[in-house]
Amino acid sequence: MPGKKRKSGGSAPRPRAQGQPVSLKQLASSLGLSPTTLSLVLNHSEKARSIPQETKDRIFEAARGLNYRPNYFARSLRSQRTFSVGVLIPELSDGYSALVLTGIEDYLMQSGYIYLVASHRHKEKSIEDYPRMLYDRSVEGLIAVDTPYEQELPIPVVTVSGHKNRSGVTNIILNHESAAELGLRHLVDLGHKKIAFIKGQSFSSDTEVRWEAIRHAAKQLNIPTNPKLVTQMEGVSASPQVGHEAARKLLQSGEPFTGLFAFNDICAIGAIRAFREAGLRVPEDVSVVGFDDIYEAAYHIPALTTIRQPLQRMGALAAEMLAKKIAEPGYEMPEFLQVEPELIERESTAQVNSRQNIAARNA
Amino acid sequence: MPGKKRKSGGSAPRPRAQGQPVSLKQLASSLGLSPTTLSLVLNHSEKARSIPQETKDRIFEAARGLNYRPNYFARSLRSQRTFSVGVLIPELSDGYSALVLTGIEDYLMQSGYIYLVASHRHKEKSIEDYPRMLYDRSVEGLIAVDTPYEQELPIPVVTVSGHKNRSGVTNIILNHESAAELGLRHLVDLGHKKIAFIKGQSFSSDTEVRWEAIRHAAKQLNIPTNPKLVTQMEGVSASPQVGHEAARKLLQSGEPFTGLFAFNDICAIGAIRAFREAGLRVPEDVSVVGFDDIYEAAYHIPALTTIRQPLQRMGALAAEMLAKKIAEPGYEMPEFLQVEPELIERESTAQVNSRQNIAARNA
DNA sequence: AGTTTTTGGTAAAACGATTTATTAGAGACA
DNA sequence: TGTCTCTAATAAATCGTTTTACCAAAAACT
Repeated sequence: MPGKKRKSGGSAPRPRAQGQPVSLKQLASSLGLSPTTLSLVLNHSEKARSIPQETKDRIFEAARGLNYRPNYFARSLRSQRTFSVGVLIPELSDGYSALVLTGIEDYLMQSGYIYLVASHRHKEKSIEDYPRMLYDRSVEGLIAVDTPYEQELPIPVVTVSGHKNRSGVTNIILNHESAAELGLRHLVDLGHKKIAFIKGQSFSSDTEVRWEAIRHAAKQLNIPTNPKLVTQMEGVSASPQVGHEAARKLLQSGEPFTGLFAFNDICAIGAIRAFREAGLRVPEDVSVVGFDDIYEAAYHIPALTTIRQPLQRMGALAAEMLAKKIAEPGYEMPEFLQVEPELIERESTAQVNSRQNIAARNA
Repeated sequence: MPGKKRKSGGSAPRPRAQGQPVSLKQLASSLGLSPTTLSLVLNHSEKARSIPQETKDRIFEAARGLNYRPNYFARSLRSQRTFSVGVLIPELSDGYSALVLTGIEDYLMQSGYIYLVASHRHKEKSIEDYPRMLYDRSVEGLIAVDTPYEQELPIPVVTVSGHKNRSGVTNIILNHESAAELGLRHLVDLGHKKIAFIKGQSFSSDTEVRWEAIRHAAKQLNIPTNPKLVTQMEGVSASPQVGHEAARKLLQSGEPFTGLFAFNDICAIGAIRAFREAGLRVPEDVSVVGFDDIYEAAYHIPALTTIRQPLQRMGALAAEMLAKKIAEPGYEMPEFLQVEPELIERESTAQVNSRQNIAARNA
């Protein structure tokens, strides 16, 4: 039979349906070699030392020719490695999560991992179930972004803004002390004395820590934190709506103020709108400091003065920690890894002037 | 041996390391049954009909008690189903992708699928490689969001705003004709005659289709599309920067205009800033219509008048199509699935007044 | 010439499920 | 009594890899 490839002995694997990728066994049989040999060669195993280069070349060539792709699931099953990690976030479509996720992706992709995302949107049940679901999908580790992680799973976990002091889980956190001081000092330097605050929603892990840091910084700077000028965002939405409502409550209190330190940029944007609706201009009548520096911040009108969190870096850092821990299970991850904030001065803050208190009171 | 469970014959599986989940084999041996029986019962197979309820109960109880979790990879290997799909997007942190992704997630999660995301950020190489990478991870289908899909893979594919007429891939698209008319007619109704346009970047799939639709609508409405008033966004960034630059070019042309139809909301935000820097107020001096209605749109100042795409729904629709095709390979997906746009009137557009042409010319 | 080492591989046992036969005993039926 | 069906299971093959254990022939060494 000229031109026809000689099949080696043994039972030939049955051919696959069209379109189905070729298996190692088929590839081996097409070469008259055993799957073992191919596996050793294709994985550049130490044990393929004795195989002559010529044979190796044949193998590689055939693999390329028949477009051989190892089946990930089979490989994972055998090697007990999946090269995938799970990521838990509150919401896909908010600037915060997206930036952290981008950082995570950057690091993971280049390290050969893939990631499974699940966004819980603050639903109790999802927060509880999703980690398990991801674990059932054999992720080798978990990153929880701004999400209270309460599960006890036998895989390494890194949180971004987690703040829980769980043994074995690493927290990537911002230096909130420094962030609070940066924001407040900026306002104080501009002459503001009556400063209002909008705290984060109660479910956000950063809320309490940040508020404590602000109180502390305020004490240092001799600025009162007047309870009438402190309000909290309520509701699950990721839209500026919640900041808008919080700011309206502030205005309704009747208590005058010239500066606002908002929990995040989205909140600041909502607040600015509320002020505008009340006839107050930003920054002429009230100065607003945001938080996070999501990328809309620079393009809002007015562009937000804000405390930048290096969100993308925090994501990358989380991924790096996790990858390290996965690769080397003995590695002792630090309990906390702190990154530094940065004040970004833009247009939403300005020097106080004498008429401002009145303007605010009139609102 | 009272109180001690009798082990059935055969080699007992070796116990696992602490923390490792229990396997079906172990569970079976702990019950003195075979893995086969457990598998049939746990999967509610038709063939477990003859197993008495009492035995079934014992099995379920033991499974719960030992917290048995089937290994997804093993199961996938055998059943050739992975219940995962890949999603290709340009960028995680832009409102468009995020909303579509949210819709996709909504549908998939509830159908028991998980998804792997890869964002290519318009890099040629990533656009080429990632589909293959996802396929190698055994995804059962692919959703490509605003991404030119050129690969030829043996799995079903759905694109969102793909526009390529590839056999076998379904396109979820907006009715651009209607969208263009909605936007233009709104401006015309407000008295605008000199209207500028910012086209999308050349890599965006919507760019050409939308532009054609706009030209067509303009003809219908007797509005000229003056080449001097048509510009295109350039550059890969997802920030309003690119819109900002495009708008500046428009201003530098010296050609007067009173309205702008921007390619998307991000672009509109950048453009509004450019106008403001040139001393032009929106909407008093120039009216701006955005596109997409990302959630920042409502909170920008001024709030954007925009053409809403039902992005979340488009994502859900894509997921639904894909899931259907996966479940039933014979199902003939439609080539195109069109959704309808909606005009959202907010603050960035207003009636023309007599002084406007001059204002624009002065810029 | 006899022993050891190297060369070039292969067979078979995992990994953890699912699925297809197969089977032993009990009842039903003729 | 013999055959047939039903019950309650199990053994073994399979998915596609990796890995361990083994082997025959050739080469090198004593």
